[in-house]
Amino acid sequence: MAQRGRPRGFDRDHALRRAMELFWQVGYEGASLTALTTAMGITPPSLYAAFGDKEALFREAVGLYDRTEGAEADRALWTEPTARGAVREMLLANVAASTDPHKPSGCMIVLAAMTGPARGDQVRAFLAESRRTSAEALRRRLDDGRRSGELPPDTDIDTLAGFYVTVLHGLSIQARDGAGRAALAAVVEQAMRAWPAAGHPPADLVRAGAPTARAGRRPGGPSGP
Amino acid sequence: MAQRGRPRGFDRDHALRRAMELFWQVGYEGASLTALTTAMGITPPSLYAAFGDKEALFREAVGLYDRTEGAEADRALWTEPTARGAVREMLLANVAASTDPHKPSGCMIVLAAMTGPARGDQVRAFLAESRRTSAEALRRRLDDGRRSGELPPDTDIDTLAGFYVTVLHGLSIQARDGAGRAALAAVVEQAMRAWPAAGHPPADLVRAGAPTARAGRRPGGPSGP
DNA sequence: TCAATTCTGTAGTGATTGATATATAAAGAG
DNA sequence: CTCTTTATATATCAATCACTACAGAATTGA
Repeated sequence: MAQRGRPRGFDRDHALRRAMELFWQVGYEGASLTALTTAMGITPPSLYAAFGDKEALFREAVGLYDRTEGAEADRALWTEPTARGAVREMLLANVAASTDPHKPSGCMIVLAAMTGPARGDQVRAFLAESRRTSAEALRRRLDDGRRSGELPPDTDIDTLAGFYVTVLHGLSIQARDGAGRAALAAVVEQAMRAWPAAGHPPADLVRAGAPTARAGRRPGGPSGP
Repeated sequence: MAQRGRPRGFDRDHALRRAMELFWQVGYEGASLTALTTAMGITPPSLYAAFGDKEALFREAVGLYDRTEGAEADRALWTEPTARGAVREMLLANVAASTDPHKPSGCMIVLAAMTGPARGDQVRAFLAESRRTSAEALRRRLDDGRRSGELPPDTDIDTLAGFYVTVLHGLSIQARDGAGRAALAAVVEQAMRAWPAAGHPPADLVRAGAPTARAGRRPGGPSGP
């Protein structure tokens, strides 16, 4: 049967990518329907038929952002052999994604909707939840490091995770304020100097390819900022 | 002569404070004239007669924020005897101002206008300039510490300043996401563990009340986030 | 070909935006 | 008192907001 009526006259994925770039640049409230339809090269009825409404389009754009710009940071968190290396590479991947000269600077999840009128509550909560999820992923990676012996058993995992999430989010502000890739990479290296003094890392685990047995089982989850 | 015509029927300072709190909570674009006039307890013509327009009101609100919420952080930067103590107290003062249960969370300078439509360019540039100024103040304080011998002569001041400004800005995101005062204070202590290994601090200078001879001459400057 | 279905462009919807015209009220100056 | 000056409240302005009614166009199934 295939599709019945008149076929869509535009590339949905391409249009979604344009919408993502606009939301990334000017935020959710800052992207008007006029600006969106112009950027996407379609008319309002086409947008609503294909995506629902502005909020649904935004959520799809965030999903695309996660799968593209945020993928590398998420991957680094669970492929690096050590927790320290995972955090470092995650932060550096975020810097790389936040300082591409051909794309908006900073992380969309952090910048697109921090404040706004009461009617945008759900959108802000959606992004906040995405940030919370990636913060929890970071915390779990650190906890793996603690249990593997890389971090001392008495390490305050919540505080350490909170610190690196704070740096992660701060990097987006710095990037939007014009900081370059080299400068922010140096900031990441500086942040790694706050890493706790070595615990008793079992050399076999630290040098193993996977941080713990659980690593391979959690490939997904919103990558976040 | 005094004032000629009908006297103003409201307290201008009080109204400005209400406007500041609303801008702080929902941002520049998020605060509609209706919401502003309701919060300030005045009508639109009174607002425009007293403050000019929305953008001028916002700039005055930012000035009030600097003089009140940001004052303690700015003061700490130039009264603490050591650069390390100055940075630490500045960050802790920011945490305190960002986690008052009776006020909006996070720093207004960071949160009120990170993204938005093209027409808000000047407002965002105004806040970005405020952030740049406070970042430069932090850099100068670190440079003082380097020249006093507290920090090693080869310390990368720009990177160290960039790191602590990144933490400073990240704290506002964390606070707006619901992080509490104790958690963020612990994050600050964690950030201080990235402080460079001691240089050759001349004990007389480190214990002196002022960081350097220049300290007393720069009391002001926008306090920033 | 004809009917059914889906998409597209034009042109608009009511609601809300920041900002004001107008008339009146309240003060000092003379 | 009158005149001038400034502030206030009502009622609105044009522009923009997210969104959609409508009719025509383009496809499939019969």
